Amino acid sequence: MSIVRVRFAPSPTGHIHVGNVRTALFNYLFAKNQNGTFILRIEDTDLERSSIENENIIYEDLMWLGLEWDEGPVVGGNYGPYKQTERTLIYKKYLDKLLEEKKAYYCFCSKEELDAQREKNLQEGKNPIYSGKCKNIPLAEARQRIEQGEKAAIRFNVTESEVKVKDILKGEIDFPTNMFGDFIIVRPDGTPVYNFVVVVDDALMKITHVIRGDDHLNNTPKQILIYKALGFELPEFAHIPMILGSDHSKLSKRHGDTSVNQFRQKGYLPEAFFNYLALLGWSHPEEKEILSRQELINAFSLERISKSAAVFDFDKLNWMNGIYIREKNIDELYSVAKGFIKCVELSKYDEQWLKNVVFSVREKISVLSEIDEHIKIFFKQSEPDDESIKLLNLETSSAVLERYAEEIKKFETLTVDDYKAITKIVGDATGAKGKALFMVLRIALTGQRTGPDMDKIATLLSPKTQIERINNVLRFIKK
RNA sequence: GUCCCUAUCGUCUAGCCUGGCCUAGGACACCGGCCUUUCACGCCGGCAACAGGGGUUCAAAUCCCCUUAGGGACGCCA
Repeated sequence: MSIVRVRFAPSPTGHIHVGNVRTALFNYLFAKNQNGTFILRIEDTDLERSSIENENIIYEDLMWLGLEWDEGPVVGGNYGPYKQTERTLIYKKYLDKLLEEKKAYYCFCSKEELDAQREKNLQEGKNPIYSGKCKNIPLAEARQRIEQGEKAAIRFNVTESEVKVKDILKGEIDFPTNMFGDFIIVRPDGTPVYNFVVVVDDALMKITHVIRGDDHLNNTPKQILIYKALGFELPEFAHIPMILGSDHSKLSKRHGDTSVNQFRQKGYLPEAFFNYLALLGWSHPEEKEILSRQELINAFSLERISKSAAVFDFDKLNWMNGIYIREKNIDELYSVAKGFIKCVELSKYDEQWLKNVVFSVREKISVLSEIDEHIKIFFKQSEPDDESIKLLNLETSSAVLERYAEEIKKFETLTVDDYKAITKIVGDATGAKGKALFMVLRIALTGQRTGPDMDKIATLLSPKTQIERINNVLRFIKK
């Protein structure tokens, strides 16, 4: 029994996309479920788009979600280095081997030439594949030309006509190789391309299962060819379906937030995001939905990953995030929420009071960033809208407000019981009930028709403040 | 255009491999009701799907074929 080793191999070209992070998540869950090793590798061979800043962003995003890697940059490991730009010598060794064995060859064709050829093929309805022009240039001659300053790419010499891919999710698939022809494995500037390095790295890092998005399915035959040419043992492949936007096209910016840090900034809880993502394309054997990290790890299996693409459902994510928010106790909630409070300066207020305020609106929000608009009523009375004004103009309204103000005057603070007793008295005295009583009080005290429970508002706001607000409203009504 | 993948409620999905228990189950959203003498939360209920056509079979959402639709790939990106 070989120990499971899987990897997540992002290229540091920007923020991690939800599709990619879900791939990372599945790799992580599989590794942990199997007691295996989860490896992070940075695929930075595209020098133009890769950067150190982006690497750090990747680390941060993964850490936020708790996808800690057992081997990789920062933490190290026995199969490093874990950044491809630091592995060039390794690649060179295998490249030379291929070249010597005529399994690859130098290609001197210019980009313009190839583009033209591709154009022509396409127009003639043929597959845009390489003609094989440089295939027979002897290696010695090619090396000489390069020595003299010529630039050459290296192409893989495809000799088989068909490649079989065995995939855990999709089964056995046959690919005709005339789809791609002799593909490039090294650019003229000497940097090896993805399809080559991924094979060398996965093989050398002893990756047992390659779990990745199914947009890579078409690359797999090329990679298998390289595995074989180099004499490496094949890993198992599992190509997981894509994540789509609401219009069923590949999820992109126009569908809303798509990068991990955007979700983080909006106030999604990592455990909720983790849970939601796990259920996007995978299902629990008992169809449970709210699952902790450990439950997810315990229940995970590649077999239960669905084969079809999934639409990212923001509504369901919101619902789930709301559940996680409501599960937090008052201290936990405050510690995750305080960073999202922008409407006031926290240091000016008593912390326990702030905690109570935040806790009082927890049913109202599905993401933490919504907290501001819900707690602002505790700091400032807002202007009533037309509908509210109608309610304030009810016959009983001013009597309700006057009586309520009168009753709370003698209190330093109100308890829930005080509040209940007082509203009972006010109701009895004025004949107002239901909306005429509670909605009117709510509007007078906050300016709004929705908000936290009335008893929360009444106990959290000092009677002095409440009276001030009521007087403001009373003056407004009498005008 | 060529190749590859996929196809159950609007969405995420269970069921499919190992046909009968499926008058197709759950969740989100939506709509009703209840609970709070208010808004939510919560609870209860409702709406809503096997893409189409052929087979195979006593029996098909489940197995086979075709069509259609969607997605992906066809890079000196990963």
